[in-house]
Amino acid sequence: MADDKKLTTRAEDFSAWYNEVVLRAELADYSPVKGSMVIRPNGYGVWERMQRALDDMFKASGHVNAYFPLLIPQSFLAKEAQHVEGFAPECAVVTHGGGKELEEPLVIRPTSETIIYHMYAKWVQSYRDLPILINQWANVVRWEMRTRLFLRTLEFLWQEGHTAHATHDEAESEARTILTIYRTFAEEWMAMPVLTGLKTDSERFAGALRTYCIEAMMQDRKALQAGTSHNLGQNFAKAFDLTFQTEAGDIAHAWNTSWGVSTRLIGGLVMTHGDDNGLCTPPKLAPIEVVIVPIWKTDDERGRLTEAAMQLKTELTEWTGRGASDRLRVHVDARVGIKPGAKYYEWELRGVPLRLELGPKDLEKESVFSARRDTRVKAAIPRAGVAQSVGTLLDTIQSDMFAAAKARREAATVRGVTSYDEFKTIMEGEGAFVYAGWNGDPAVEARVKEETKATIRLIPDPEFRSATAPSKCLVTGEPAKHEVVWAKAY
RNA sequence: CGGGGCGUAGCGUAGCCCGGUAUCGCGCCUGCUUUGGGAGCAGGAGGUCGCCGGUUCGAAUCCGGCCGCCCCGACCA
Repeated sequence: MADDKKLTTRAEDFSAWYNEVVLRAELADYSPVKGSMVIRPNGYGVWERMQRALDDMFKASGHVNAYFPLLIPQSFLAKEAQHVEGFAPECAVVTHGGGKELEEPLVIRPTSETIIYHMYAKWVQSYRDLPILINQWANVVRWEMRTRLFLRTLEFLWQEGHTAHATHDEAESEARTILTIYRTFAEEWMAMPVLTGLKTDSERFAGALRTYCIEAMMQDRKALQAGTSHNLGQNFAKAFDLTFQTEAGDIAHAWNTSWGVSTRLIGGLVMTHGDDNGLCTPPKLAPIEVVIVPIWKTDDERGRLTEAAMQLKTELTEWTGRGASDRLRVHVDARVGIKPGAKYYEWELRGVPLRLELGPKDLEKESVFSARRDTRVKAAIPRAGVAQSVGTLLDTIQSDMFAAAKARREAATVRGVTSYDEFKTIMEGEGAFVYAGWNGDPAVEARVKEETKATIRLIPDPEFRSATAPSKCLVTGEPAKHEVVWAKAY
């Protein structure tokens, strides 16, 4: 009989491993409605930390929060041609309310551009009313054919920012500013390295002028689009009569941006850092950063060690070395009847970044025994000054996790590929991020996707580009217009 | 929507071919002994075998229909 305590390994079946980690770490569970899921406290705790970090960054860059309604008149979607084409097929539509058929069906928002720009049109008369810099935290519904926990569900949670500006350049600058925030969040909080850049036309948001994105590499070498920021140009302003009077007295259409990240990031977190023992959460996003496991043999010891563990917790949580409002998040696992080893496995599965073991020997030696989740390295820490040591160790774990993830990505990145055959061999094998030249023709993208399932993830920003730009298109050999990054994607 | 797989206790399963009232493991409850990497023993609770219909003395098992879920693909954050 198979040992059902063991997870399927990543090497055996990455997809099965992912599902098992999400379910067994109790991040989420399947709901009765196909394609939608329940986000359980362990998963929601991570989301709450993500929200807090992002929200702080949005506020610090001048944005404010608001809330727009879930239901949108169906006709609104149709006002921007490309937008409706992109989203209509995946909209859930409400046709009845209060026992009667509605005069006009209501769409459950797949995204909120339409209703928001409709409202902005009411609120803006003068250039003095601009810019509008609003974000909302909300749920949206997209009726996807095929769903996957966190990565693609019928309903998901996200933030969507929607801004209005007087000029193109200001909107462009906003879109880029947000992309930088997303990158900072991914790298500094999620410990997830990302590429930044521009989407090609075929991957552009329905109704946008330009779509910027952050792309991360998962451990199966597939790309995950982790966030997007769109310069919408004047497309929506024109569709919704979002106009204003300029300083010179003319009437002009506003320039908009929209941008979002979703609970998909939690899936990205799992696939970036998880290992064959389960989840591995970067300290900054971990609802519990430190779990203390007291160890005892006798009843007398149980009393003493549990007491010592509680004292240790108090000392850790009272430490203000990271600032008075950023205390260590510590849990004591004093459950009786469960052996320490069983507790270790459980907390490792759940991804708690640091475990502190406290037994009679540690009390004697005036130390605690630590075990890192990421590297599984164990070491004794002197009891004196333990909070400072733990704080420092957590910082180290955070940065080591980022470095490890970045090293994995770099090891699976190939530059200078000039032969399409070589490219196919790579994509048929383990896969990779392949930097190569592209002639700018969407037909080439379509052909490569058809033949290899790989797509252009982005036209990378300058800092990610190769030292020597590729001169020829990977596929046609024609002069390259851009260096692009190819990969299979989620 | 195409391809594949699966529905039996909270979870994972055996039994199905060849019909006779359901197996085992994990988990759960109680007690005792345990506790530095997934504890042991003893006792116990828990089941409309996905649903509907048919065949039969008798259906988890055979037949027909339906439903649901997961995985792979097309589509997408």
